[in-house]
Amino acid sequence: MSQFFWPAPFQNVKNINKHAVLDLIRFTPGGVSRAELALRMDLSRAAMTAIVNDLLENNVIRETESRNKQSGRPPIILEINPARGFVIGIDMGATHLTIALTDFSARVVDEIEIPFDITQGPRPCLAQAEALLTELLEKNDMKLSQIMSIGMGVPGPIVSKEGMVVSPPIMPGWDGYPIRKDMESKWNIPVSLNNDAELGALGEWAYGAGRGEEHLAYIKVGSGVGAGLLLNGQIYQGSTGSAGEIGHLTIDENGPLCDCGSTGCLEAVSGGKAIARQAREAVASGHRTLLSSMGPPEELTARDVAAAARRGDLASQQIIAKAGTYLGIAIAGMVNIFNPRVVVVGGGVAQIGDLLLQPIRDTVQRRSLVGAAKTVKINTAVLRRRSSTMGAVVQALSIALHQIAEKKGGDSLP
Amino acid sequence: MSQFFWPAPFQNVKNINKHAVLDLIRFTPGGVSRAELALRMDLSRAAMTAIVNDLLENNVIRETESRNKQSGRPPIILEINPARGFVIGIDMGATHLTIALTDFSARVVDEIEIPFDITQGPRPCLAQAEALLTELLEKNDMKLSQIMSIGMGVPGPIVSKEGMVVSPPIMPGWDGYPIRKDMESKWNIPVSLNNDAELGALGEWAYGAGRGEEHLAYIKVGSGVGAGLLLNGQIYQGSTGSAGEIGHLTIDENGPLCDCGSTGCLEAVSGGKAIARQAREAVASGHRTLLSSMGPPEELTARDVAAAARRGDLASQQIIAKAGTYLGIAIAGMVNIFNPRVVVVGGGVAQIGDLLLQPIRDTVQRRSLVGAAKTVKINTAVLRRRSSTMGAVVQALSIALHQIAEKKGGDSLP
DNA sequence: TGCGTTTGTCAAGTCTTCTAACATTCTTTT
DNA sequence: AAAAGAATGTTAGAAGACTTGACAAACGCA
Repeated sequence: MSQFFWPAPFQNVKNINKHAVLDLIRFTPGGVSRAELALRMDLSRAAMTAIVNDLLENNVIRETESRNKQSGRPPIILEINPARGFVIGIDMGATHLTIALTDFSARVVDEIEIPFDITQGPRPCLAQAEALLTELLEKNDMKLSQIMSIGMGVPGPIVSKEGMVVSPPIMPGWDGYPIRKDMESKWNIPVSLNNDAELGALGEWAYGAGRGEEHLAYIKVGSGVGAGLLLNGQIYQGSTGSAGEIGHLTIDENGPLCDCGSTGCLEAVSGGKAIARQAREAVASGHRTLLSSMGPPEELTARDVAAAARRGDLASQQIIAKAGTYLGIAIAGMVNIFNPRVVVVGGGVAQIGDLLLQPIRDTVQRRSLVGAAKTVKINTAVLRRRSSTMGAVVQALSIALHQIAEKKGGDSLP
Repeated sequence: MSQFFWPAPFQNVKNINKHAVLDLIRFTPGGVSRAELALRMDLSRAAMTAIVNDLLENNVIRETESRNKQSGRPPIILEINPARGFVIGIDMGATHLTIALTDFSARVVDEIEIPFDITQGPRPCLAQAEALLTELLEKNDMKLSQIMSIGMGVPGPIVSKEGMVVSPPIMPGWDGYPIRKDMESKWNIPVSLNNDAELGALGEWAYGAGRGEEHLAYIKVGSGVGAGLLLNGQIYQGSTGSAGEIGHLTIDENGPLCDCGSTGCLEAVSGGKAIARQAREAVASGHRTLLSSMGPPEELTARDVAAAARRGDLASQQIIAKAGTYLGIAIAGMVNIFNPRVVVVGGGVAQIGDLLLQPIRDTVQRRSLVGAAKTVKINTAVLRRRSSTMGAVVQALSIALHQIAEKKGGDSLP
């Protein structure tokens, strides 16, 4: 059935088909032929030949060996030309900073991660990112001029158009700081700035657990909790960029105090920080638990709790199950409202695996509508800790590839 | 900034610009000139002349008197040609059935509403709708052949593509019934089927309190409670059509039993049925209340409670305030997750006005994130009881107008 | 080797849009 | 009142994108 309803201001983009073809090639694993592209886009094969030749002249895609089919002339498979250039993906978390260098087919060439503190404010943090990027480039014998674009994620609500965060709950000093403009003028490369959970959703959609899904929610459970939404295959930011900010939903009015000043926030009962706090409390309460033997209580982390739980420690298992149940309540609400086909749970704490996931699934089944709950799949992130970083890479590649494809007449760099 | 990211299967539509122009004309109050259309769509004035002439030849739009501006040649204003035809909008609620007849500019020619019971099942209900439609046409001296299309809303999760409801909580017997196919073959007119809350959102977006907003949530508080979402100017249905089904979110685990079998559902504490139940309980408890003097308790309705509350009855005001507070909790969750610019509260119970709206606003302010809560506007539906009906009309017109515009070479019917 | 099948390309024609000039119709200025 | 200024709408020619229909290319299978 054709679509009859167009929303208000129509966005006219030049060469819209060329860019659509480029994205189909990007996101089809194993590549596609001209004939299949023509079929999927409802264009003639002749038109597709013209479009593809244009992309080939720009060296942004390449032909690979023919693939055998049942009968007929074997198709020539098209794929992104990996050697055409490099991009950078940065995941700036609350407590860690990850930078990845990839080629044009999003294959990771190298990656560095360091501990980090986002509360230092924009200037020191961005300087640290610059230093780490320089280190990564030197280590790989590369110059900044070889990088075509940069994608970055930060743990706060973003208005992408502006390239800055707006009233973030956990990024003191960053409100209104022109992050993107700052980076672009310092590095002289186009930069895309997004929320880290949104990028997690994008990363898992492109290369992970939600590949090609139309509607996808990504829940990032790190030291805090956030969600990213991909609706109709596009990042959904809401009207002020704070869509998916579920970390401070009130889950239990009588729950513990949250950093944000409120009580019983999801983040205060299910985040990594909250899990670590409960571990300390368990040790302090004198119950018999493996956690007591895992070093000084004030240094216990969510990772320790996960390890103890896997070794059968009951107290740890209870802490994790409780966190999962609370997450399940929030996710059930999202499933009811927004009815995605897939919910991907990622972030550091999600690496715990089924011990966390099972209580989430149970709670969602119990509290969601039959229809929505029956079809939703709840999975751990396939890209593990790299979801957001890869999402940043996707955004960086979006800039780089389409910028090159826009140019008329073949460019060099073979 | 241009858009770099296209989702998977690109939908190619013929004459995309022509249809976009048509929609811009439709949804611009007071009409637009060729020059302004060219500006808004980033096309040349020459191209716009060609497109507009095409639409004029089909009689789907018309020119009106020039409008004076500061200086220069006055523009020729274009608008939908109201006399080009008629459409029907049907709002099939749980307890009422409304049918509206409008011209092509969505002006209501006539309208009938009758009490109704959707639990009778598809065959009797659809027969009743047919009878009412026939009555409406006869009353206005019209034949079915003069109707170009029909839009209909029903209170259950819809998969528009299929034209049927899937596992609806309150429409027993309708699951999987081919509603649209049935109507189309019976009436021989194209039919669009949607959820009633979605249509409420669409109606308020097109002609009401959310005119032109990019992101809009519509909360329908009738005998039950539902929500419709308009994201990026498009109805969002989710993967199985049950997006926005908030009526059975658990709000208060210790709350009253709901028809659905669960306890403490939003609908069971805030819907019109729930308000009426609380009124009966208030009378039964022997408290002094105006409600005692409003006829037999078992016939009290939400409308009676509203009337009593407006006359200063404390018990009634408390019932309404409580319903508003619970609605506020659910809406706060939606605001946090979706971050819309406008939330429109409609449906029968919403006609109570500020007595209901103020507790909603207070609760949302208290429980939402600073950023999202600061910018969200919460308003009563401007179209009052007609939101969904007008949304159905919008859908019907989408079919009719674009079908006519698609044709090549002028059609008659002046 | 020939046939069926599918892929990719070419040439001619159609359709859409752009540029650049021009006509139109108003207000403002002289 | 006439001229200048300003914005709208139209026309003609050219550029581009896409389609159709034919054809060449490259495989499996008989």
